[in-house]
Amino acid sequence: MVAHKLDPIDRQILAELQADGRMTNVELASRVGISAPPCLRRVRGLEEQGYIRGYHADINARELGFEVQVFAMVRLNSQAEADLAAFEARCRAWPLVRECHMLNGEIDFILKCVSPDLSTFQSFLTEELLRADHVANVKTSLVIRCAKDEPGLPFDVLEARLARNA
Amino acid sequence: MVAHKLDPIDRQILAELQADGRMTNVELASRVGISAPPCLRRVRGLEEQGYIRGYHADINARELGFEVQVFAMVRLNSQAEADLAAFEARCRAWPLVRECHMLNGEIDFILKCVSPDLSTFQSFLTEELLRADHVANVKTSLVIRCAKDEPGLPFDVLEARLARNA
DNA sequence: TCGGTTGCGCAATATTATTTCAACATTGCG
DNA sequence: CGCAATGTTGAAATAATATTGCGCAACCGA
Repeated sequence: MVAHKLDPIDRQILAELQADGRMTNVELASRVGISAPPCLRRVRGLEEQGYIRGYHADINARELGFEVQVFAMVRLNSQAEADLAAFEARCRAWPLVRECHMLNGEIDFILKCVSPDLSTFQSFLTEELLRADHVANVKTSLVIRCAKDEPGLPFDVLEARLARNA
Repeated sequence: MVAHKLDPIDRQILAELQADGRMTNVELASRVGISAPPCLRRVRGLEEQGYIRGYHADINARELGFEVQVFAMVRLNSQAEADLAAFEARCRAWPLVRECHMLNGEIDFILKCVSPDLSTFQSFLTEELLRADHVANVKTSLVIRCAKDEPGLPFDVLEARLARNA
């Protein structure tokens, strides 16, 4: 467990900004029970220390025209670090790939991809992904529907754990 | 393709707020080339029409004490809609499960989970997930490292596509 | 051409962010 | 204990921003 330099107010700030990243500092301060100036200083500190990576609008992909989401399970025929890193670099350059995680077990990587339509994804799959160096095998699964997609972390779990360790 | 009611300025607003959700309206207006009041009206409109679902701080899970991320591939022994829906409801209630997507193919669901440590996840796996109704099979993969995790959508792909269809 | 509609920007006002500063904790140590 | 050193707080003042109201121009369909 990470040595926490965060007090309960900091954690509450993180939880509130995770739930509503555009909340005004005044509103935030009143919710966490301190005045605006120290609240703003804490937020700046959390940003600088890297607890807060950034703030993003959560945009409705389907409404915007990204009708297809796909998970791609990728196996490489080499697990040499240079080859793994090269594949990751390719993923970072592909706009349709939004996430790329290296996994343990049979599968080397899982990619979350978006696409305006199926044919665009098929082109990407056959012309880019399957042709990338050391790609041995790709299994793709279309997302039929999304039951849950909660950005962020369960702060209640964190608090429960900290209480237990106290 | 969705019939777009969005003009280029709207799309640029979405792209900017996706990149920085805490940008001031004044800054946003100057970037998209209109004055502040109409810019704010557009943002409100995009929120009300559901293009913007919300704004969230992106928080560093590892720093905060969530050291474990896991993808769980779940198969059920029934694909009746009632059973699928019941499983989705369970997922929504589990705080460690942050995402739950129904897939086509062999796997019925993929879950993205976070946990403070491995033992917490193991408990969740054996006592909750594996015991849930109609769960036939669960394959889990630990995330070793994350090469890319870009919240949101590739607006450049969207613009290219709109240009092609114009 | 003519209403009706839409979206713009200006200007005024209400809120909010940010800085400054003095007072109040908290910590470490003699 | 008690006293520096350090860090954190909140009130007040100021700068910046959000929000509203309104008049104007462009566009559109009869």
